[in-house]
Amino acid sequence: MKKKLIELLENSIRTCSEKGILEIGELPFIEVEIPREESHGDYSCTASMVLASSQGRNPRKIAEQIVENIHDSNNMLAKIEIAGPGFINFFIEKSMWFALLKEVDEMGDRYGGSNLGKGKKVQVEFVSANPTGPLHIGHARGAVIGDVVANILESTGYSVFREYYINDAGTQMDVLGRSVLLRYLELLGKEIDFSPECYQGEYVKELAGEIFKEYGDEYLAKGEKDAMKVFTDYAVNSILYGIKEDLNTFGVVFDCYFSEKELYKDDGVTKLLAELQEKGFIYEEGNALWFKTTDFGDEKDRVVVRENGEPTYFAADIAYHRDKYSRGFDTVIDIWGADHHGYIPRMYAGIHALGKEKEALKIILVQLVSLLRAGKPVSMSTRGGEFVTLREVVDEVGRDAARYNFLMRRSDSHLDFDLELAKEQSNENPVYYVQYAHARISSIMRLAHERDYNIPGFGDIDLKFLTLPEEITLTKEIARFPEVVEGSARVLEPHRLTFYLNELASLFHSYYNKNRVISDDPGLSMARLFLVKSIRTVLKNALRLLGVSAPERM
RNA sequence: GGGCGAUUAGCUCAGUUGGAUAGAGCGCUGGUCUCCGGAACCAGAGGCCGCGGGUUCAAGUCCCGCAUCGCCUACCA
Repeated sequence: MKKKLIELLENSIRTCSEKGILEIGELPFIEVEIPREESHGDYSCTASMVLASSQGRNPRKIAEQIVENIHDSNNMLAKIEIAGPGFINFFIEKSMWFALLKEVDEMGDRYGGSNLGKGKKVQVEFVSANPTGPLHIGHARGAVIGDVVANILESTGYSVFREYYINDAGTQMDVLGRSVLLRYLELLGKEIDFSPECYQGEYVKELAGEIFKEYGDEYLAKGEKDAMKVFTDYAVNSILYGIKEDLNTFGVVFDCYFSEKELYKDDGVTKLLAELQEKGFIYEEGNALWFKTTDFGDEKDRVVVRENGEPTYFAADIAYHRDKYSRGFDTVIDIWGADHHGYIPRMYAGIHALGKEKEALKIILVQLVSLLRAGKPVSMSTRGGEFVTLREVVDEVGRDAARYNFLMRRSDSHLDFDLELAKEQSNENPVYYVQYAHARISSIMRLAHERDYNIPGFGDIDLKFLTLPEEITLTKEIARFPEVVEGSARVLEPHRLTFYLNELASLFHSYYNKNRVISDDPGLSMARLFLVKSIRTVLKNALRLLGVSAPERM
């Protein structure tokens, strides 16, 4: 609807320009929005005021000219008003709104999707937690946001690839292996010095126990070097297996787990460094190699090869991103914890050096989560190893409530996650509010069936029965859904969907309370059944994007 | 010290990229139920959009300064 309107406006302005009424070169971007106030119409346009300054003329006059030259061949407009300083307010013909329901009926499960990103390949890299311990609650938020961003992009026509980057190289791996080895020795009665640098969690002891079960005390005698390799590999594999399993139960599935080791295997990092050196981005100082990230707006230059000859994590990361682009992705989306925000300019410097535009990389920052229980903070210190794992949270509050709660805020704002609230099956828990609307409609459908109604399609109903203002409001809200999906795809903000869902559910509950869907009047009942069915389609499609179930019964 | 971000109702937060009289949920006050699922609905109270300047037809939104809070500031990953 919005698109059609913009088209009309563009044509009108073009006509004005041809007639010499307006002097414009390029067609300006025309903004059409839904006004807050209903009396201001269904849509409102501000173009005349934007044009006024460049034309040096009264915006109301310009608005008049634009309105005069609108050629509404489909009679979609009931009324056009010029208001205030120069707003052009459009009132859409009621029948046009209801006609949109045809699209819902035809598209069904696909309603809400579009081809915005057709032909574009996007990679979303998320979670990417180090395989040094199980996923905790902090990772869960990033996991859901990444997953849903990917879903949204997919439904708007992008070809999407989900990837998890495994940091399985570097010193932390040694620390992990050593931690497990020490616990193993401890298990066998040795005195150990378990330094605070080591991973403290209970799972380290469990890993040591598993190894003991399998190999007995065989590594007591063997050299540390042999033991370290076996212990490290065992630990990483085992932890990674657990991570994948946890993500799976959370509904998060990746196309690829990319190992950092791969980058070193075929000399990716070395080649990259040579390339950067050739392009003149590298200099030597204090026996280390530095990348001139300040050329790209970073606050200081960064080391890529240390004094001891080892490349840094940053060097590997640039190589990793080069690898991503070489795989043909037009856009790469990284989802990071907000504590990494200082890393952003560096990464952009990296991709600039690779010859990529800024648009080729998008970074979503996810703020940390404060875990609460009935309003009281739950301790989450990683140092002591007593964090709350993703699995524990999902087990306790369920997948739907957990996912939905992580999507209720902008990703870059703090989130309080209250275990008791998330579990509660009450009006304090928005996920049930939305799911309830879906279950309620399903229940109406069941009753309709009992009363021998066929569930109507668009062709089976007479639109004249839909006369109530709230029926138009509901239809408009349904019609807005594809715009909401597109909008959240454009700015990568999944939380817009939960807000939308809340509004739609609220409108439905209100309608339901005031009006009967199934009545003695067959024509009216059919029309309303169809409207309500359309709402259910949208609820279901939106919930599917969020990875939350849409239950028929609750 | 420098950098990044935040500051909107009692609380937790939205605010469609600069639009008309700033919204939602919770909480609070008062109501609705013979009826398709009360996990629901309706009404009301509640605001100096942190403070001060600026930009323009128009600022919660953009720019500058200040205050408070958080994060970053490794030849760790």
